[in-house]
Amino acid sequence: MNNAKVRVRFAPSPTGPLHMGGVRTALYNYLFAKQQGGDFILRIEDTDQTRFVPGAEEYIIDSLKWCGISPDEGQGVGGDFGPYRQSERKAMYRQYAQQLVDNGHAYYAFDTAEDLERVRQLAKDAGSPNWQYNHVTRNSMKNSLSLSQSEVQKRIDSGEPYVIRIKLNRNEEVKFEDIVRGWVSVNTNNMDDKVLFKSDGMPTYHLANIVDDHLMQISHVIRGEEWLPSAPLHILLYRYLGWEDSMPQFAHLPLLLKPDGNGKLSKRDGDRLGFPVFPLEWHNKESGEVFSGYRENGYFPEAFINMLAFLGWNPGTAQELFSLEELTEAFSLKKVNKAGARYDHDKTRWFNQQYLRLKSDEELGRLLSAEAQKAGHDIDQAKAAAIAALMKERAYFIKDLWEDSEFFFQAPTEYDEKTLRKKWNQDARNHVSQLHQIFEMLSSFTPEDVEGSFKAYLEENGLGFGKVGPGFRLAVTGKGMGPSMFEICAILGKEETLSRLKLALEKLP
RNA sequence: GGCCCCUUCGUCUAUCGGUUAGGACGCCAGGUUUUCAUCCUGGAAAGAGGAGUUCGAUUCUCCUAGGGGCUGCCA
Repeated sequence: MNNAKVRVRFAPSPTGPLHMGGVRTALYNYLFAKQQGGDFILRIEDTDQTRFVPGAEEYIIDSLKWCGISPDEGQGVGGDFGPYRQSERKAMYRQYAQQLVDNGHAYYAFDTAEDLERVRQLAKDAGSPNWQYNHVTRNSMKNSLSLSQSEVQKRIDSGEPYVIRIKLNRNEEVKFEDIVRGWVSVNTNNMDDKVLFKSDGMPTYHLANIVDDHLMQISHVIRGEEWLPSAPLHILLYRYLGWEDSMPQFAHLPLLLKPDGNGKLSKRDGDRLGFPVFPLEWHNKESGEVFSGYRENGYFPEAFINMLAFLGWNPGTAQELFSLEELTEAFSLKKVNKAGARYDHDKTRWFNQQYLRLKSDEELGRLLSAEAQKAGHDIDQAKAAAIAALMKERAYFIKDLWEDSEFFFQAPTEYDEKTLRKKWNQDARNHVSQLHQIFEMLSSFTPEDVEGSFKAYLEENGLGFGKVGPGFRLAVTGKGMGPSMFEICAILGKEETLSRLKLALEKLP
């Protein structure tokens, strides 16, 4: 597999929404593929029919699309190696399991789920929590190694359900070189005879992923660390199937950890700690539960992707802001860290703030006016862009931009209580009243005009900014803080500014 | 319990044997700002512990501890 084209796959199971750890795996696959001029393939691993969740596959496709890491080939896209849903490839797997049986690398096993449950429990009661179906125990189980050939045939002919298990040699060292971890070695004595083919006629993940990766000519398997323990099993399968020469290279990624406490990030952590763990909002139809999504929480996909890229990888330079194209160029599996990365929500917010600032005033204006429209306000684009320009420094999200600038769209209906209490008094009333008169005489209402006349007023009366400013702001915006009042007044216009000063004099004590 | 993987500031991380151990987020202080935010400057903050190799270890090896993953006819 040295000179072959790079082909990588992201192979989620449609058992629910794809969480951010899965998205990161997809991202690293995508980045690697694009950088190497290869293909990024989406394969749906739905071999467990009991865990199928309606809508999950669509969710996966939509999520990748939102992130901008759409597959070149695979489910929802098509390609020459389909079908890309394992349930639709069902007929292909049987022959490979059979091949393994014929070669003596696998065997039939007739033990029922209850049988297995019983021996496991027995072992546990005897103080060994780790019963394995392996070279020492398999002779006492019901399988084609312990039973006579005629007995086996009889059971099969009578339609008795069976599984096919891999037959591991005892005391064999299985080694492979992982791109991120280096050499990893496991002895078969510590592995068990995993089921390859289930009694329902479907392969398990272990068989299916090897067969499909081989058939789809996958060059690199980039997946989460939770797969590391079964990688040796997969190596053996390639070997026993005769595919070792074209075996893909492996890269096991560090896990995403909970921000607090221990363990890997799970779907419950989000609501518990107040951040989304899913890219898109997900509605659980059975329970009615809703899991929040980054998209719905106002995150830009660029920020989300950038944040994810840095959880487990970094370019080794001081640059932190990377577009998808830049990530593609800079990414390297060799620079992926080995240790799990704890998710940091503050950093995610920071990334979003950075991306918000990177956007042009025009674009922010468009996004802002879309928010305003939802609230029933129409506004022209030039004005929206001007407002965005003035307000963007203090926003992390578009919704901040909207909430902070709502006063541009309508006169205050209420006034900041604290400022009212501390800064509004008879003097303030007089100043606002005076400002009304002064502004009324202005023929031009640019920020400079407003500032000039305001400062002239201060000077004539020997006043400091702090004496007049807060009351002025309160009267016009209803708030105790914000950007330059002169800019605000200019955007509002003379008429609106005067009307608000007047309104305040009427409404405030 | 067994097996495998991992271990630098609170968090994400840089360092490919010799550095005042660097950056970012967050935090704190000061400055700019009428205010808030931004911005600028500064600060606190780390090599889990113990052996060994070496002239010299954060870096290499081993042990211990801690963390994580796996241990299903789930993926």
